[in-house]
Amino acid sequence: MKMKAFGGMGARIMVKDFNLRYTFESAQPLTFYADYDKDLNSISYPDGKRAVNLVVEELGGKAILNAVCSDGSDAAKELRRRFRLADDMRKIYNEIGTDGNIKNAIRRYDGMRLTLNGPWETTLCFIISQFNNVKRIRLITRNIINKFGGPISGTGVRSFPGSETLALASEKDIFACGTGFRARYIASASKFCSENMDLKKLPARNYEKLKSRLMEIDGVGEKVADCIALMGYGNLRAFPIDVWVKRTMEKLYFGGQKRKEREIREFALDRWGGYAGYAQQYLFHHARTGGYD
DNA sequence: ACCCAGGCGGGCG
DNA sequence: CGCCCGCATGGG
Repeated sequence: MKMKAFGGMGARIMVKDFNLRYTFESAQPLTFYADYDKDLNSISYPDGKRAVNLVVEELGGKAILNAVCSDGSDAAKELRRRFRLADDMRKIYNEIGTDGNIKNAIRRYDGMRLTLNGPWETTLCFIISQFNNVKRIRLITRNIINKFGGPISGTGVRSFPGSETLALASEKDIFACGTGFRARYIASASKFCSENMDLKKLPARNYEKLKSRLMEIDGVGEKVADCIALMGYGNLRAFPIDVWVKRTMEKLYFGGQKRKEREIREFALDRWGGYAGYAQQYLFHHARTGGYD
């Protein structure tokens, strides 16, 4: 629908193991700030100053991705980065498919991808996520974009406000977006990330160091830092433990007994190693959609 | 009405 | 350290 408005040369690439709907519904940052058209199997989203439109045709186990960037830049490159197309999903499924529990999730959501998002977008989305539910996270994120983002001409997409933009906003205006008690964190994190920390320069490959740096940000604790490491920096070792994952791990791997997050994290890293982040996303989404009830 | 949601920071022992 | 509590808000 918006393909025409975007104009310019697009990319058309064929990939295996790709399902846009599963990816979109699995509650990753992209899915909080993108528009999704279920009928067209298409999404539009902001990426910095440009907008991206993607239409996916799925046929016979393969998907054809048709994408356009509003500024005419390389759409294929954007897709490879954003949807981690270089990841060998068959290999990953083989590595994390250690038992029937997770194999069920893989079978059910075959083709669900981890996305790679901007570090700041990821940080803001997951600060919003704390003590919250997916529907409302989406609502609040949309409110912030509508209030503080700007139009990207000719696309119908609005940009995601940077930390420097939100740093100039009043806490009251941030609160008015429905952020509740998180308004203080968002105001503080915005100032910190625009003045005292360059998210783009953090050590993405060093999991421990990256995480401890991220936790210097107000409103970012263990869980949110893991989410940012995973979906904002592509650190696949990160294993975020939210209420769903905790419950599910205890149920499936600890005989229903309560465990400390530290123990669960060690178990996960030992079991799924460098792909623990993928295991987490499949467990999370399958659990949240009732697959382990 | 009550309970829960992709938790975190602060305070107390 | 570990544990416990309050927290804005909307939907089930």
